[in-house]
Amino acid sequence: MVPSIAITNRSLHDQVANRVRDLIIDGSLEPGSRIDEAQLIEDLGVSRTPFREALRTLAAEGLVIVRPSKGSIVRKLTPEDVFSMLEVLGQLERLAGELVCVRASDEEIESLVTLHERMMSYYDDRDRMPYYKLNQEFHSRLTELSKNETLKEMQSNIQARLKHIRYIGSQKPGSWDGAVADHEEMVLALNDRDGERLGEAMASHLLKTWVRVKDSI
Amino acid sequence: MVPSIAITNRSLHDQVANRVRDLIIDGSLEPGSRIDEAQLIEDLGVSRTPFREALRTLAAEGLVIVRPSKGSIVRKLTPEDVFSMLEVLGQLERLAGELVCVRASDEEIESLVTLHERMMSYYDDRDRMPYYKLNQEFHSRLTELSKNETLKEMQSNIQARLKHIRYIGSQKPGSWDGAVADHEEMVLALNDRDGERLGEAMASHLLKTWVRVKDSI
DNA sequence: TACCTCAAGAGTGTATACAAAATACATGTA
DNA sequence: TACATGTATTTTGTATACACTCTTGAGGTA
Repeated sequence: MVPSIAITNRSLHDQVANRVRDLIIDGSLEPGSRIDEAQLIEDLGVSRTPFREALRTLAAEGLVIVRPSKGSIVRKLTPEDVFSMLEVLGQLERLAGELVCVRASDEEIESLVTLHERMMSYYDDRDRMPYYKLNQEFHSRLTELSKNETLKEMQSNIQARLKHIRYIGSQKPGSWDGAVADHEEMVLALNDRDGERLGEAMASHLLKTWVRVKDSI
Repeated sequence: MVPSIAITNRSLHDQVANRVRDLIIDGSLEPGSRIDEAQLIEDLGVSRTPFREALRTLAAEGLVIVRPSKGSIVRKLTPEDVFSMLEVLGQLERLAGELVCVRASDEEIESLVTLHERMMSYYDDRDRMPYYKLNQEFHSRLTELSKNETLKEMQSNIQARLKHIRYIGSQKPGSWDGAVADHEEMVLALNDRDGERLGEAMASHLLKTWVRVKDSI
């Protein structure tokens, strides 16, 4: 009933998977590096069984590569990987944009606009980290409001795979202005419930993201 | 070097995951039913460790649901699940259609057309099962030729999730003619390398698939 | 009868032990 | 020195044992 109890009730497997996911995203585990099982189970204080189950989960999610009898490594994305992910993510969010204009309530659309405005105030302050976090949330929430569970799931998965490099990218100066302009366009389309325009804005935003992140790979 | 050796070299985990996947697709394991760990490890002749790792993989793929301390069940798709999957699959294959027209070689396009013609000959004979298999292969191969690995991966995943109900659906009479007409349109667009038209045909084909399969759920 | 309570059994989660494979390294040879 | 070979060490894969949690159902109570 109390959330914290629900969390501690989750299986060790899930907790381990989440912990390792975080280590990958923040770069504690470097892309391409071997995952030292002995070291990590020591750090996390669990035995090999739940740890290895967690690795299988992460492998299915595409964050880790398990090489039979040769250990696991953190997946290192090639530029081609990243491009293909952004291309697909763009297409998924295009659909999300179209659907959200049809399926979301006025209140839900309003909540997205509010989110956008909070982002903009961080932009005005040039406060990158909270902007980065709200940006992720905006895309997640918009996809959620498309009311398509599968779409949400696929979008989350790709976002998770890209999180590390976008996290890196968000720390150094880039063409931030362009991204903000894209978002302004999205909100205009959203207010008009113009699905086609919003979808187009989402897709082209993610294609431009490629230009912004490709140098940090 | 020899493929069969590579296969036997795969970890038990992978073999188990593949076996169970097949059992789910052909319906030996009924959707919604509990997965009897003891029974299955007996049948497959493995111990619990690799079996449970396989379950985690299948869970991440969305074929199985693991309920902590309460055992695993074969995921049973609701009509909403299926609709959302077809909506996303349609959008993914729309992209595949657009890309294949740009990125595939003449030979590759030709191979798709050949595949289509083989399908048609099974259609003429009203031979459902081989038609069904070639149909899956056509969509898989077309997506593969879009030369986007992520797109291929996501398409395969959704296709796997839907495989069981489409397998069921393929066994009973339906509006087969409509599906064939859709495919004829795809091949016309493909021959013209008209990406937009092909993409549109793919997407609308999968939306119509919803109408065809929704009663078998 | 309807509803608790609390064993007993079954099933699930985790740790550990052992087996098999890969890697690292030392030794010998050309 | 460069390379091959065999052995020690480390790491990975799998089986099993034990602990814990759920489910079931018998017995008791209102």
